[in-house]
Amino acid sequence: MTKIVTHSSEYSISDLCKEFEVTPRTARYYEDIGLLSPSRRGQTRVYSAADRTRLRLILRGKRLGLSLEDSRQIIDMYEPGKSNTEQLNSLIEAINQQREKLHQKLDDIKNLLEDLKKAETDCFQSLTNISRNTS
Amino acid sequence: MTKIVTHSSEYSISDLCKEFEVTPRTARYYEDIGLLSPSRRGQTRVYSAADRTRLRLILRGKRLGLSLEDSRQIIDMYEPGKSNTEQLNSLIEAINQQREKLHQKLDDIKNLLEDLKKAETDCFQSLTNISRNTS
DNA sequence: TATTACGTTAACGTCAACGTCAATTATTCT
DNA sequence: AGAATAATTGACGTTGACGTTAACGTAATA
Repeated sequence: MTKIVTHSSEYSISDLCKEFEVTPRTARYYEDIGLLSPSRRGQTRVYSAADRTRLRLILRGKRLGLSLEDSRQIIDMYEPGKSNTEQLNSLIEAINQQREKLHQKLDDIKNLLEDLKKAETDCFQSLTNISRNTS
Repeated sequence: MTKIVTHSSEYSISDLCKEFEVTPRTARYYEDIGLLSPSRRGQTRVYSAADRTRLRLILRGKRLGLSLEDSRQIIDMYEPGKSNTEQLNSLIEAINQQREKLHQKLDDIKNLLEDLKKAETDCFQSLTNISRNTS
């Protein structure tokens, strides 16, 4: 583990990867496509708290079935950066689109949870039937 | 559109695909991997209401970022089929695993919605600032 | 009857998101 | 200093989920 002159909150690649259970390959890949941009101490990558946050957001996105491009879009929402009126408006539109997608997902999840409940009930039903027959 | 002697609720591949906005390739692929099994009239596939339901479930799964394998597992929950005690118990376990995943997703979505709300607020803030400066 | 329109199988192609070497270069530990 | 550990950059491989093209059969229609 490349020792880092830990100015409070800097992470080596292996630190970060262990924490989030991803491989270095993944972290480097995210850097390749511009989702992370750690600084360097010589050749070696040094991840900041901000990088850590971004990775957290990316992984949350993955759990939700978002593509990395979706996550990129969402992450960009956190840093309005140099934004003129036009950019801000399209950003707001993007936000609302994402919001709509999420509400669809919420519906889907609710329905699926209902289905699972029913399936479980049926299982228990079958189990008690079996125990009745074999007793 | 291959005419089907529509015994009430049978669908041609193009009917089904139009309804769900997928390509025939997709339907055939799902059949290849055993997610659908339409009957045949000669060579031609004939989809039943059950097939239609299964496809709906698959697509809902996709929206939630489930893999086709996850969806297969979930769909199997609807047909306990020839089930002994052991099978039923492992089914119940699978149900609970999926349930846990879904609750994780619910949390993720809630957080993301919160984030979006904040981002939107910031956008509006920036916009009113701009209009103040240019007035 | 000939032209569409729709259906089929088979096989290769593609794209995202990494996995898996290999060869090389720091860093850390003893 | 020397061994062990960790990091780096290529570059090719893999997997899931289809897209695409070819080559062909069948069925409705003008």
